Amino acid sequence: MKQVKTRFAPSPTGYLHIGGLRTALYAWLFARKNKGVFVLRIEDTDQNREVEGAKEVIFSTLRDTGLYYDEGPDVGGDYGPYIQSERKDIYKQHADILIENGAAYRCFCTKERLAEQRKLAETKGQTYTYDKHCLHLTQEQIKKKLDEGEPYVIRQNIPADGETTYSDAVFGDITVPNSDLDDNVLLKTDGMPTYNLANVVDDHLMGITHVIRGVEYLSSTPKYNHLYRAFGWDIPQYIHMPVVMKDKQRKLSKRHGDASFDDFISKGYLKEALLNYIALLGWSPGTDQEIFTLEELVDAFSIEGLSKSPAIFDTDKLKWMNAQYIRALSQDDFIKTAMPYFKECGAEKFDLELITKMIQPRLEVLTEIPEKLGFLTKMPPFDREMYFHKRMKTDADEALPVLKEAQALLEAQQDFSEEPLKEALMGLVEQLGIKNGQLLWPLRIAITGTLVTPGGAVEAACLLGKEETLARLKSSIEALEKTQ
RNA sequence: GGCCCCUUGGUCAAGCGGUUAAGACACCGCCCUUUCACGGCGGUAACAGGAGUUCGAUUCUCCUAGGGGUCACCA
Repeated sequence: MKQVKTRFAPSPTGYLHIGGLRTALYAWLFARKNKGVFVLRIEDTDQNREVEGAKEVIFSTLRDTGLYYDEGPDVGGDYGPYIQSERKDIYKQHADILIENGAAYRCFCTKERLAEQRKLAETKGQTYTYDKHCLHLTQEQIKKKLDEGEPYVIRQNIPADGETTYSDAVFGDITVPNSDLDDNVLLKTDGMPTYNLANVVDDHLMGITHVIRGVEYLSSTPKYNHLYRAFGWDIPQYIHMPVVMKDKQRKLSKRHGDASFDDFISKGYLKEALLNYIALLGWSPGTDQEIFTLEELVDAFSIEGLSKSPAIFDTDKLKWMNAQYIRALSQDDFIKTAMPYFKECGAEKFDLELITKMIQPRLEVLTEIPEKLGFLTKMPPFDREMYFHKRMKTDADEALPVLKEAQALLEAQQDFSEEPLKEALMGLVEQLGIKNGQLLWPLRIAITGTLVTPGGAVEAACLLGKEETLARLKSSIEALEKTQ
């Protein structure tokens, strides 16, 4: 049996779409699972869409996510070049072969004529297909036009009658009448191939055994099969992936900033979590396992688990999964990945181990860090209402004397590390005969000025240190007295 | 609109002729608790509709509806 070989063949558009990344992931998984080869090929035959630096985005994203490719533009391989714009001659040669055996023909029709035809079909309510006008040109006519330097394209010559059956690993066998298939352009006036030609030629020449791509190519697959047959080549196994949707009607779009890999990274998602989530969008391992390493995915992957219908991207679930990954980080790794966000709010100067302990289980995305740690560097304005807590049966009036006791205790307290501090405060609770919350709630408010904080009064005091804690406490007590 | 494909809770989904129709997210309770989380326990919620086939359909077939894909010198 031939060695399995898959490929990821994106267009360099400047960013990597989530749907594209998922396709890449599946192609990679399938190759690894079958001890095969994974190829990266850049499809840049549309020169009008050239984007500066776009290839590098693809290289780096694939590298960052661990989707290593065995062959590709920047890693080489025996079947290069792996950039389509560098393979122009190859496509031309193959287009000529097709012309020779009648599977393709030159077309000199102007854009104007084509537009007219299209409009005509439209007014009649018909689906437009090229009328094969140039197929009937005589050799003399063709030679004359060629000699006069008339621009032309090369079109695929699809049989007018009969039907074509093609096969897909997830959708099964599909049969369409040939009359529905258009004589698409294979080679453009500028000498560049269209996808229709390039994907077939490259996939064959590069030895691709399994073509894994989005469903948008499903309906044009019979045309590609005609090409494979015209060349006398084996048809690869097709595996078409359903679309990733934003909601029931709309696809994930670049416009909303919810489609690109980089967008999610900058929104505070971990790449491993994103990849894990994407893997489960439109594919199921058939078990209850949801958290997978890349290695585990390789093991679990199978095309039987692929679904046929579009899947809606669920940010809630992604967040949950991201939280799982954040929590699973070791202390060192967490501090390392969170550092940029610590710096954003000035938290890097504090006890990072304690901060980690407090904040790691409370995060869904990394970008939540600054808001949660804001109290460390700035004390919000005094608000008497904050001291009211119904369940704790405490309010500003109740709090004042308790806080004064706490102040005295903390002034005498030498060790401000977590455990001793907690012991001391709990001792005070017992001594005063009150509930934990009647001391700790107002104390936390008094030194953080924040209704909701990660961790409680003990952690806050510990982080702020004796001096800052007492300063804040003093000012809060004064404010309480003044507003009495 | 033509052609092709798809259809299990709000979402991802298991199921592949006989099940009390899993699980996860979200949501709602309860417990834990110095706030908020984490964690633990529990709950609400689905086979699009209609005909067949069959002793028996979520599972097979057809029709309808809804959704998706595609109809470029874009990929």
